[in-house]
Amino acid sequence: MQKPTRVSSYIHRLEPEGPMRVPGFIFADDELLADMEGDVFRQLANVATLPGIVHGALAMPDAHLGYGFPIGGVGAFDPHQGGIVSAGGVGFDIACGVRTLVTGIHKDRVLAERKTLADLLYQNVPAGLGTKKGLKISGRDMDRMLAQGGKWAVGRGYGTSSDLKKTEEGGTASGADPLAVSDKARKRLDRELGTLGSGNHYLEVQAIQEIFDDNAAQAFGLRKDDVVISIHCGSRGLGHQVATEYIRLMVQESARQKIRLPDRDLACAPIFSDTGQQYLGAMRAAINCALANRQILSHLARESFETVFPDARISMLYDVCHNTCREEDHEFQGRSIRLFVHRKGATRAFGPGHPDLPAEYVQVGQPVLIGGSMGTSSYIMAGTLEGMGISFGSACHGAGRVMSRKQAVKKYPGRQVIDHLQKMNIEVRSHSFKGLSEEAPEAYKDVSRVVEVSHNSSLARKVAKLKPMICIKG
DNA sequence: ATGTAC
Repeated sequence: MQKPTRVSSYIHRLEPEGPMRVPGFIFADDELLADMEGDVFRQLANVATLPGIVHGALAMPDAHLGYGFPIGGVGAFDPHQGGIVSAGGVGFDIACGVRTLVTGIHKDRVLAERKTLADLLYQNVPAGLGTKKGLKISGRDMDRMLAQGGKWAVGRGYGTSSDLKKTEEGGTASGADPLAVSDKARKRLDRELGTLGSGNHYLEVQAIQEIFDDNAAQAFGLRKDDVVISIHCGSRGLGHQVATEYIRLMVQESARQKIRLPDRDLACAPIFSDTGQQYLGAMRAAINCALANRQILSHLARESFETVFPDARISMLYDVCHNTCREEDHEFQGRSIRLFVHRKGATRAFGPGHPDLPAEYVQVGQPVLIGGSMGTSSYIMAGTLEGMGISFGSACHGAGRVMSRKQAVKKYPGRQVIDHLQKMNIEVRSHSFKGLSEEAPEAYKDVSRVVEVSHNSSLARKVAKLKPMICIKG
């Protein structure tokens, strides 16, 4: 296995060898790099062989083993150079992501009411594996939801149109093709829309513990000791089913197109192919499903919060997706080209001046929401101009696992995790002891180190640190 | 991550 060479303290390079078309670039310090040895190096080298890849296969500081592409992997493809789209390169939970809402309420007031608030959120926000407490949706209404995403949810009374302005693409992924989403995928969403799910998904009430960048914090509406709400969830069973079905189709398409795959899990289709176009249409519909889901959950969280604090004015900071392939213009070798950027377990992080940013954020860059593991800090960062050049405007998405779910269940009993969190003054409500075990903080990398490396390598810059107060888990 | 399966 090839070892990367050091470009700088935080950037390492895998030379293109054999079938690799481009280098691999790894954003990490020595300790995070050591975590990636083997699995991530190999997967990155594999991604670098795919047709039409531009510049390099990238690993963010939180990268770890994934299906085909590493989680924390970024790859951009030029459709005019035979570029491909890969369902495994987007991931199973399509458009899983984080949204943060600002409440304007001081942490001491929440501290005094935290048990009441935790109970209310737990009661009002459906969560857990296979929950059937979400919306009934089918037929043409389903089509509209898949076509319009967050906009559909706001039209149904969940939240306000000002929420949409603070969501990527205004809350609606364009180019969605609801017809490319199978009946089976639709059925899996039955009574699941407006539910949190399980695994690493959560709803947290967090206090702003530290501000690193006053200017950006002001633009983002963040004040030290104020409370925010963060929601981490995705497209539920629908996105999972879309991924499953298109991976199968892409295995066949790759063979038809005679694309040499170093790993079957990298199955893909040329962007300019029927399979590629159908997947993109279905994936965008699944993005809309995730955006609608987070919009509904925001509304439920808002209602609960305002029941306890009627004077709260809860507004959107931003909503970022973690698992997507997006069509974007990027400067490359002195000209602007249209690329299809896969971000799998990676966050879009557009720098200052980008035309897609809401007016309030244009000067400071896109809010980049970094979810910590349970009980640990989360961070708010901002996109940078440098990041546009080195990572197609992408950054890390969270801590990243270091231990498998199975190992974690063995090592950390759920009861022990609850006790641990309570000692840290975190009010936790969960539907599953096993889920708590799987998500034990010790099973994850140190999010602060991941954020530090992201900052030092200019992928994004630190704006604020968040400390959890209440955690609702599936 | 996910109706722990074709």
